[in-house]
Amino acid sequence: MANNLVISDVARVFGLRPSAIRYYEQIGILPPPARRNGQRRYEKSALLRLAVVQRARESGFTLSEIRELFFGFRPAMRPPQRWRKLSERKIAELQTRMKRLKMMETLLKRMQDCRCDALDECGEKMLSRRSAERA
Amino acid sequence: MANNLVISDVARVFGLRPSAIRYYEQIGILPPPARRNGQRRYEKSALLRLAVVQRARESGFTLSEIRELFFGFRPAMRPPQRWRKLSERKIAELQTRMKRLKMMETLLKRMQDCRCDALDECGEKMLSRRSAERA
DNA sequence: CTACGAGTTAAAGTTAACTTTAAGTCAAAA
DNA sequence: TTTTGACTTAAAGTTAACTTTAACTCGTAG
Repeated sequence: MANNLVISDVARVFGLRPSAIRYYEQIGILPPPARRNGQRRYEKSALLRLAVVQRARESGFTLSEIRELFFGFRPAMRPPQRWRKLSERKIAELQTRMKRLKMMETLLKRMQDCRCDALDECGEKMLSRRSAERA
Repeated sequence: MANNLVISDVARVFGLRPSAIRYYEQIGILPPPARRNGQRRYEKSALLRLAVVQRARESGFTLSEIRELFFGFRPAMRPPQRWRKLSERKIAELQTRMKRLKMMETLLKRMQDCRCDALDECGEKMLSRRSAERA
């Protein structure tokens, strides 16, 4: 089976550089893989983990948040309660972020329609309509 | 009128430190305000601009993207076409980001329900259901 | 008058997330 | 057998977005 991917393969699959993968290992986000002649050989589990890491990164998690996520999940405070707490918090954060993005989108769209010739004027309008937005 | 806010006031209003505001000025995101005895005095327009900056920051724009936004808007390539192009691009980016956040939210929720005791296993499930997600 | 608090500057320091570099190992091709 | 190309390491460098520091200037309270 394909338990023999070298670092450059993994890097290509995920659009990362090998150095990034070594870095993830170094900071404990990726477990140290087996070696052949001193070279890292990755198997499926590493790819799965990287996939999760990648998605979390894309949605704005920092690497230490991601590490928290992994560690919170693993050492098993009996049932993964710590994990549950953590992910609840992260979900709330995601929802906040989504709201912000939505607001910024509205803001940009509104500015496209406007004929102000200075952005500040535009800002004024937005701020005045802002309360309506929140409700 | 209140054309007399000093830097610490502005900082407090926006939850920033004075140094951050000076920094914004330095990199050209905030115009240099009038001075009294050498001290910066901010008026409404500065607050409006800062409000826009803040919101853009919150939704993940970098400071140089924000500067682009301001500059694209101002020097008026006749009708603000450059601005329009730019903000269209930014809106698309926002939409991508929103999708990613949504996916990560789904991922976290799914992991909460799961009884795997390693995150990697969980990842496996997610990856297999991933195609369904995209469609 | 002098001491205080809040402002000013330029320049150096900080953190995250990597990348780059320098120096070395190793297996396979020429 | 030498060269090549991909790997290895530790350590230094990079970029963004600020913060901190050091040295200085004000106006005002005592």
